[in-house]
Amino acid sequence: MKITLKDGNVIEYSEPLRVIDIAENISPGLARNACAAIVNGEEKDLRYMIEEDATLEIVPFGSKEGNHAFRHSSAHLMAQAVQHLYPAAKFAIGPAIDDGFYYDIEFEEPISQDDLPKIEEEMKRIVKEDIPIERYILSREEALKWAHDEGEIYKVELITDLPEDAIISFYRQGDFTDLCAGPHLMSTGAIKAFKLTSLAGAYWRGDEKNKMLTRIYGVSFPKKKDLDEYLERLEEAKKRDHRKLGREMELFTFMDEGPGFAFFLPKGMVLKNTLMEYWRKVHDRYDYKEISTPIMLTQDLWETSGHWDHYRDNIYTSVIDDQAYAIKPMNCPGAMLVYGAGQHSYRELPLRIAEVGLVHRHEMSGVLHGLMRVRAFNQDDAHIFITIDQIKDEVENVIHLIDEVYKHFDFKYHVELSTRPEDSMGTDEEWNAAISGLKEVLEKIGLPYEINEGDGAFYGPKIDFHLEDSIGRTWQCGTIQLDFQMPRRFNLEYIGADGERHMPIVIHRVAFGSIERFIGILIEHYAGKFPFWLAPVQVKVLPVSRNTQDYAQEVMTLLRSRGIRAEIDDRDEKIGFKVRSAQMEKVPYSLILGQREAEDRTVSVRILDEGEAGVKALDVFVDEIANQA
RNA sequence: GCCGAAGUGGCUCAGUGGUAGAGCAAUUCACUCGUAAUGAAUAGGUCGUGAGUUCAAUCCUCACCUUCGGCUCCA
Repeated sequence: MKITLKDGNVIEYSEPLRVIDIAENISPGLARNACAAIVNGEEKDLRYMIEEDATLEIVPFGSKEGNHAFRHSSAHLMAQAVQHLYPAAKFAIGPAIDDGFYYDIEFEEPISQDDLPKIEEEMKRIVKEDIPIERYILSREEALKWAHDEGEIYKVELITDLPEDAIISFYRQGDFTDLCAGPHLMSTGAIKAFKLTSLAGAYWRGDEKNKMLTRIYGVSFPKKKDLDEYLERLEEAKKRDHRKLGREMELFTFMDEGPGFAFFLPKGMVLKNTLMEYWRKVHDRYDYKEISTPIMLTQDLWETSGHWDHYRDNIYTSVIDDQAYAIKPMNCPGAMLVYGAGQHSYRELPLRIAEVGLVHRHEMSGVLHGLMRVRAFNQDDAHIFITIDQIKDEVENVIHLIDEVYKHFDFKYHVELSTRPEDSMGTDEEWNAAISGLKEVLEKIGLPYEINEGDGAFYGPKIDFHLEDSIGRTWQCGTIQLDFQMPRRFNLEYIGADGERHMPIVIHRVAFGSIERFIGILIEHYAGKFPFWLAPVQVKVLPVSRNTQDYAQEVMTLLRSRGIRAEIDDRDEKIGFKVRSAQMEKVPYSLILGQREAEDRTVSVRILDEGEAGVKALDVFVDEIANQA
C-alpha cells in the first residue's frame, strides 16, 4: 500500500500498519510528538490500522487536531483520578475545549476547590505509571450493558442517543474505561504538565431543566514550559481586566443600588465622548443621519414589532396613565416609526439613520460581568432603508465602515454568518434570499467567513464581526442584519421611479456593538494604555519644584488652549514621585519642568513605557502633539 | 435563574466568640527636590443587610443583597 504524506512524499509498505508504526518508521521523534492523525481527511487514532492506500498527516501537539486528542486524553486522565478518589462519581461528558478540557461529573457529596490538588496528585501518579490506552468496540447491547453495570446513567443516555449506524468505541486505561469516539494518545505518560483550573456547575446537556453536575476545568500540555507560559498569559489577562483597570483609572464603577448598570466617572466619560466623537466623524463621512428616539414606548409598539413575542423575558415594563409601556431593549421600532412618519422617495435611498440608543435588557443576574455584560448599554445602531437592488452595495458599504473602524484600533477580526434561529418570523424563501444575498457579498469582497447555524436575529440573518484583541481573545462586536420583517410590520414604503409604492428593506447594523462593552474591550486590548487621541489625560505637567510652578501652569494653559487634555501635578513632592504616579496613571506624555526648561522655554518629555525622550522647545512640542490629537 | 466561592476603612489584604489591624491612598506639617515611592503626625470602619444562637457575634446558624468563577443567554 502507498501512504501519501502531507509533504507529498509517498512511502510504500507491504503490509497493513498502525499509524504509530508508520510514524515510528518515518522518525522516532515524530512518533514521540504525535498526538493523532488525519487519514484520508478524517481524524483518527494513532492506533488506527491503515490497510490500503491513504493520505496521512500525523499531527503533533500544537495542531488543532493534536491538541484535541491531547486534551481529550487529559480529560480521561482526570476522570480516572476522580474515579479512584470518588468511586461513586458518575461521569457525563468530558470533551477537549480550545484552551484545555473539562469533565462533567455527578458527585455524591459536593466537592470544592480545595479538593482539586488531591485529584491533581492522583493524576500525576497515573501519568507516572504510563498506562497504555486501548481502544475497543462494542455492540449497542454490550455497550448498554456495560453502562448499566457500571451505574453510568449518563452514558446510558449517550449510548441510547447515538445514531443507528454509529460505531460505539471505548477507551480503556488500566482500571478506567470510558465511552468515547476518540482519538486518544497512546498512553497516559505523555501528559506531563497539567493543572485543574476551576470548578463550576453545569447542567446536564446544557439544559437548565436538567440536573446540575459539577464541571472540573483543566489545562494540559506536553511540557511544563508550555503550562507556565499559559499560566502567565492568564496572569496577563488578569492584569488587563477592565474591571480592575476601570477602578484603578477611575473610569467607571458599579453600585449595589443598580446591579448591572454602569456608572461612568469623569475620566470614563472623556473616553466615551472621545470615542463617540470619532464615531460621529466616520459616520458623517459615510453619509449617516443621526436621530434619538425615546427610551420608553407603548407596549403595543413592541407587539407590532414582534419583540413582545420574541424578546419579552428581557424587557422591563412600566405603566403610565393605565397604559402599558416597555423600556426599549432595541432601537429598531423607534427608527421604524421615524421612517414611517414621513414620505420617502427612491431617490433618498439608501437612507442611513443612525442612533446611539440607550437600551435596557433584563439579563439574568448570574451573567453580569463588568462592562462586558450589563443591563443597560448604548448601541451604536443604524437602520438603513434600501431598495431590494441596493442590498449588496450597501452591505458592502457597511462592511467597509466596520473594517475601517476596527483597523483604527489595531484589531484583527473574522466574520461569521448566522442563519435562521428556531424562534423567528418570516418565510423560508425570504430567509434563504437574505442569507444568499449576504453570502454573495462576502464572497464578492473575498472576506472569509464561517457559518453559525441558527444564530441569526429573530427577524433576519446576520453577519457578525468577531474582533481579536492584543492577547488573542475574540469578542463579538459588529453585526449587520438584513430584515424584511420590520418594514412589513410597520407598513413602510417609498415611492419608486414608477410612481408606485414599494416596501423598503432594512439593514440593522452596529460597529462597536455596545459602547460599554467596546470600552471594556479597549481597556483590556490596550491594558489601560490608551493611544494618545483616546487617553483621558494626555499630558501630565510636572514642575520639579515650587520655583517652576508658574512656568508649568503656563505650559498647561497653552496645552489646554490647543485642545489637549493636560493636568498639572503641583503637589510638594519629589519629581521621582510625580513621575512614578504619572506613569502609574498611564498618561502618555509627562513633561518634566525644572529651572533649565523654564529659562529656555523648553519641555523635557517622558513617554509612557519608553522613558525620557529628550528636551524640546515648548512650541515645537505643542505643535507636534496637537497634530496627533 | 442555577451550581460553587467570597464580602473587614477609598484600594489591596491580615485577624479574633469578649465591639478590629497593616500597607498604599487621603489630610496636615516640614523639606523645594531633575525622570518609578522624602519624613513625621492625623483622621477614617455600627467588619454587605436582616434575623437567630449566646452572658457576649465581625467570627457560629439561616435568609436576603452584591461580587467573583462557570452553566445558560447575549451587544
